[in-house]
Amino acid sequence: MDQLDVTLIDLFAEEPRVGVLEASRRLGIARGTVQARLDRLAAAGVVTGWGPDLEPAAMGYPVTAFLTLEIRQEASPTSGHDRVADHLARIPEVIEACTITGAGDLWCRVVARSNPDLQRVIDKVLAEPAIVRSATVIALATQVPRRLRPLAHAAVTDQG
Amino acid sequence: MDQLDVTLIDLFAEEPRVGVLEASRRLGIARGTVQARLDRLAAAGVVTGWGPDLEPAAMGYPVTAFLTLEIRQEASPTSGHDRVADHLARIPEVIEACTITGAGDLWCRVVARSNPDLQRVIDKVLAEPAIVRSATVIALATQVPRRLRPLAHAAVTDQG
DNA sequence: GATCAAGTGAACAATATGTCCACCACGGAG
DNA sequence: CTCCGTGGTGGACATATTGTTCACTTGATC
Repeated sequence: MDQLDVTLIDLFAEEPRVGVLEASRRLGIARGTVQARLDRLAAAGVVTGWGPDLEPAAMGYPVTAFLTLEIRQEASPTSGHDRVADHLARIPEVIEACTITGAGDLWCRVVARSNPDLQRVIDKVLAEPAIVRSATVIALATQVPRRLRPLAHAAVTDQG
Repeated sequence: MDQLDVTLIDLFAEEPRVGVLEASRRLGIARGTVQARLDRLAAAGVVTGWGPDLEPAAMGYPVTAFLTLEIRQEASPTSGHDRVADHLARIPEVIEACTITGAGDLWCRVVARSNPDLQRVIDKVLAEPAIVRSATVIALATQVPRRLRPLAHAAVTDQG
């Protein structure tokens, strides 16, 4: 992961249509180098995919909310966390979920078609009896859109 | 946005190397149709890009945390939110940020090289004087990895 | 019945890909 | 000091893909 890798990532992020050959021309390096770098980034797990980036709002889900769930900790046939994770994974409106420190046990991001529709989504989430409490926060305006490239720059600038 | 669009998105998400031609063969449709669909999805804003997906952990930032910030609401030269958003945008470790309902004013996701390093990142965030209070929650284990394709399926199945 | 958006199948030149190769430069290990 | 191994270069080749345009067929809408 060096400066060239980051430049490469930037180039492909900004102009996905450029091929390997065009990229090599733009950066003034050999085509084989570009291919090798991309392979290496993928092998290192830095680049995990090249899939299309989807926008929930454009798909009809403009409302985003964050749920903090509290899970029943008692002994149960299966672990409470596993059960809940399984449950959440079956709900398409749940975009991501993870366990967290602090008051809540589980954090998850959900989307909905509208504010009323958010109630439907929350109800789906709360259908799992292992969830004993939940708190909802609605996302209003995006201040910093999801972005990882600045981090890539920092990763090579600060250290390597 | 219909079933074919979703199938197309799935195909490209799973095998990014397949070209337009190969995709048309796999799905048994004309090449022109694939191209037109992809153009349409991009024009509709459903597909916002084809950039490489980056993994912060693989770049040396395995720690993820969520910060809830409270912003000073008093009158100021520029709006408090704008100032803070600007400040956050300059910090590469800030992956995303948005305003929220509820107790806090601003929510943001940050990453760090380690737990001690998280302190450094938080200090950077809190350097902005318009932030009057903050709460930190550390993400432990990912239960549902970020995913939008199930949502795409739901979008066409439930309605259209 | 007319019209429009969308899909098909085909064609073309231009370009990119996958995959070899030999060769050079550098840094670390011995 | 010399011997690799890794990474980069530049070139070659056949094959496959792209961008683009065309004429024709649908199916739904008005």
